[in-house]
Amino acid sequence: MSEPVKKEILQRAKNILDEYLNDQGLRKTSERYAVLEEIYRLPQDEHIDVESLFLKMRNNEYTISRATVYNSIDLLVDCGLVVKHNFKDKNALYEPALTYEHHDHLVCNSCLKIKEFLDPDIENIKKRVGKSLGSAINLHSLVFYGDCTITNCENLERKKVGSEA
Amino acid sequence: MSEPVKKEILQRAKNILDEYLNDQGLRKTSERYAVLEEIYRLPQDEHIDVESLFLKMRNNEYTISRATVYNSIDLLVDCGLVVKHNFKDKNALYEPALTYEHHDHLVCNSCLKIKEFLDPDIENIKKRVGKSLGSAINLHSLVFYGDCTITNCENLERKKVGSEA
DNA sequence: GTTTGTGCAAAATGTTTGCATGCCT
DNA sequence: AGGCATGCAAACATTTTGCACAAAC
Repeated sequence: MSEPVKKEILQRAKNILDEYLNDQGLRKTSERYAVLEEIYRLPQDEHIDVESLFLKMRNNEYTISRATVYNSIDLLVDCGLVVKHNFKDKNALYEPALTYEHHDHLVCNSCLKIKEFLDPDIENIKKRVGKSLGSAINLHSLVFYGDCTITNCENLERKKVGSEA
Repeated sequence: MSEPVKKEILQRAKNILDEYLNDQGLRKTSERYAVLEEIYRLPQDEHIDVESLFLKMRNNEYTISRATVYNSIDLLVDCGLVVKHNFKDKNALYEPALTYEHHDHLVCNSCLKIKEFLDPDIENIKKRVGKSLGSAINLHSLVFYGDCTITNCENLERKKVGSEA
């Protein structure tokens, strides 16, 4: 939340990207770092899609093309610095991977707003299922869909979302 | 697996669709029943995308348009007879909803083969998170990714898959 | 007979690709 | 200097939309 922490995390991300580009023999273009920075500048709980990211950078007087945004984001996902989400009926959404502990998502059926949560018990399920099915599970995706019972959603006319994944 | 069971399930699905169309004042078109039947004819563990479904029906001498397939499938998802999956980087995939109990998926990182599992503890997490975030959670999606520790995967060269959803 | 649902094709949306230019090494 | 990465626009794939006709009520 505080600036210093985010700066520190961004620096760490840049170092990892440096290393990755070196290892892979890829070029250190300013665009790749710019996309990384833009994503790591996102407020907590916020995710961004390619088009928004593209427009945001353009509005910030940064010249970049859509194709490069797509390419750079793919690269950042490949090296583990950015996480890609495929929520139901939405464009791919991205968020920084280093910033927080792994969290899962609750999507509101009505307004589609996304909240994040962390429940340790998922790890127990993981262990149990991994043992039972003979798999070394190293990654999971958990999404809940529900109707707000506290907050009043603005656009309640939105259709209920179906299951995903 | 046995024919009688599948027929019985299809009949049950048709009845539910009947009721739904009545309740909503929608028309009982042959296309809607045909799409339902086609999806319920899928072998266990198999999912189908819109284009394949469209071509399949066309090849079976059934005249239908893409638009109608899209419309009918959406309707079937809305009334809970069909489940829609948005697996990472793939088109939407559909499967019958009545056939089996709700199951979650374990995807092998290497061969991408999918195993199904059911762990009751997910319901506890759901309750806990719903209470804590103020949401009446009615749906979830849980996908694990892991490396087989028992079975030998054939295509081990496949890239590790990222997170989904 | 009305009106909704369908078929078709065109449009919209999201993403990828091809090629000429520019910039990293 | 050489070659990879970029910018741009066209191509592509998937889904949505608009309109005339058909079929359900």
